[in-house]
Amino acid sequence: MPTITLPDGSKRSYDHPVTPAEIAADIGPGLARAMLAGKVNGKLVDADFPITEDAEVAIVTDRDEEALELIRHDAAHVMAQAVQELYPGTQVTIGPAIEDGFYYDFARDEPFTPEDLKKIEERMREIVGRDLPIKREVWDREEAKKVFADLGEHYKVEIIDSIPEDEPITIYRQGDWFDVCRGPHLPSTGKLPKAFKLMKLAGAYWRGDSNNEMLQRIYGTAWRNKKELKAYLHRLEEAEKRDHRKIGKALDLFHTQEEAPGMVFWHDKGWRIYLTIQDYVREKLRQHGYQEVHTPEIIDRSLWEKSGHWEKFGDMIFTTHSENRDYAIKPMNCPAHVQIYNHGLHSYRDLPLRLAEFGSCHRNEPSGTLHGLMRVRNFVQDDAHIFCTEEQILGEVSAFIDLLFEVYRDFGFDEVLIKLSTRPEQRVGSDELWDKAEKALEDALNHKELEWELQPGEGAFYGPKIEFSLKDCLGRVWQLGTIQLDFSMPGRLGAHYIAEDNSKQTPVMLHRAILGSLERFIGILLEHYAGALPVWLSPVQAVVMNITDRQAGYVEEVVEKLKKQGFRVQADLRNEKIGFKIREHTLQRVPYLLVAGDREVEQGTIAVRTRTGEDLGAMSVDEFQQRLRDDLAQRN
RNA sequence: GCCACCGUAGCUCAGCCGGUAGAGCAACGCACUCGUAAUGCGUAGGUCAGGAGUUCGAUUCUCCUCGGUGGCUCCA
Repeated sequence: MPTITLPDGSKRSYDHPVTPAEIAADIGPGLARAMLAGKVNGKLVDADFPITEDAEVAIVTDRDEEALELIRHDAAHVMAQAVQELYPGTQVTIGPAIEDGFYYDFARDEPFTPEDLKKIEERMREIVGRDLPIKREVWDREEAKKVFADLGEHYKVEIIDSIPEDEPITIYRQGDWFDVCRGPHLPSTGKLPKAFKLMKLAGAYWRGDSNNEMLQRIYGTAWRNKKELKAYLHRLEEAEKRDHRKIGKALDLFHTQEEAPGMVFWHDKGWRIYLTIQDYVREKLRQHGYQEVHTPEIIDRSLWEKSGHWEKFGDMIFTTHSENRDYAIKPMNCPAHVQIYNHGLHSYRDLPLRLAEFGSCHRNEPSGTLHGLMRVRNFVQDDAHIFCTEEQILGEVSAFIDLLFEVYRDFGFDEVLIKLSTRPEQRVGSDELWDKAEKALEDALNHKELEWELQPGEGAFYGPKIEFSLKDCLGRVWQLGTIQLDFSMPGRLGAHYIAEDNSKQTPVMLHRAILGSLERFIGILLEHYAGALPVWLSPVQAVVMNITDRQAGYVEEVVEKLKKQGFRVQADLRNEKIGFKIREHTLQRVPYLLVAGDREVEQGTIAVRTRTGEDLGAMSVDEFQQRLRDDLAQRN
């Protein structure tokens, strides 16, 4: 005899088991029609889910955010039905709701084409129009396997096998079509808003394992109404406009070409950004007790064999050969830094020893993974290795996190994703050491009241790590900073120090980077600011332009004066209309546009306009310099 | 690396069923000396990614290679 508590606090009692659909009907026919699903004690359920005990119940309609997940999952089912109707013999596998949409993976010999997507989408609308009731059924496990095996749905059989024994095998049926699914679902296909769109085709390995066969994945997006869909598509378009590859081309920052895949040709303006960032980090490191070093880019393979990289990452290492010796183009800096550490004998008093390098690394990344500046084959890490004692780990990690956030803040990033990866199955080092190390990382994060996600088992074989990531304009997550503990390499490469008790000890090594790769970081920066970098990072901070030839001399004087103060300023003396010049430099995202006409020459001023179109009026060059200095002091 | 798609002038793109290419912007020249997001006119510019095949004839069709894009896998 359930008593139902509704979200507004009101209660209804029933003398029989009741479903959310019945409750909705009791409240009003409008609500019953709008109903998409029910929510019982905070859990989404089907509209006809039987409620036998007292519960808090809510009726989910398309006004609720949670409806999105249902809609997307249903869209995936409707798509699968459409595909199987149109392309008999296609096997279905899995199709979940994801952020902004859904996908379904299919097994079919013939590839789908972009034209197929249009047909499938059309058929989906037709299936929605049929308004097929969606019904949940519980099947016997063996019977279910037999039914799907007879249909030739081998992947479904595998899925049923992977469902834990104590869980029922639930089938959702819509018309003739049915699928193994945990649910919940909408009451009928007609409830699926026609605000979906199939977006793209992709390959995906069965169960995400590259040893398995490749399936065909169709991605779609689905929303509660057409307005939301339109807004989403618009958002995508806007995001594409700030793609760092487009900006890099438009602002003449860098390019890549066939002859050097995955490597960057930096142009003057891009390189100025690069150097500005490097100078900034260099100064930060100096303030935080790091030594800056520089190591060879080509090192004999024997060192990489000793460090273990040759064996583990051999196919990713570029090599070269000279006078009967094999060399590796360095894929990372750590072994080289250990060589510097090993040069001379260290006392415990020398620790922690922090060695930093803007280390150029080459890695032969698989061709399919390259992506603009975000994933390249030659990149420079703002790398450093800290050699310390076990007792110093917490302090060093903690100081590093402070430094990292200081830097991110200066660049204008507040939203950082943090992940802590702990011991994997295969690892070196004692459990006590791992306990201590993992706790040090965890304590450091918690102490700063940071939100983080645990990734159990995802650590490197040589130690646990924390990763700091940012999102690009399309929501893709890219790792920037990291701090990793290493219990392996110092020992392998013979690093040690003399402890207080005169014994020989192996130091702990911390690998750490703040920006990760300068290339990737610049990519993220460009997208974050849509190319309009803060003044301190702008390759050109101001352009001074004349209106007619009469002011050319004056403009050059102003430019010289600003340049002498260290500002990055250019003159534009072309015989073009002022509107044309303004437009061009605005599109080039130059922060300040300075105009000198006869009036300004006479008064010894310049008219200042910002790239956002704001008119700051006429001011003296000194006043303008002060403004620039204020901008630089604030950084972002 | 795997799956799909793409590669045409410096850039952004057009080019239906095979008949050796076109626009806008940029560049260059001339005129204009102008007050805050595009002055006008003219000129020049392409081995249609590369290679092979089919064909009387290939930018177009087929195959291979390279590169790029979107995913998947990977990322010390």
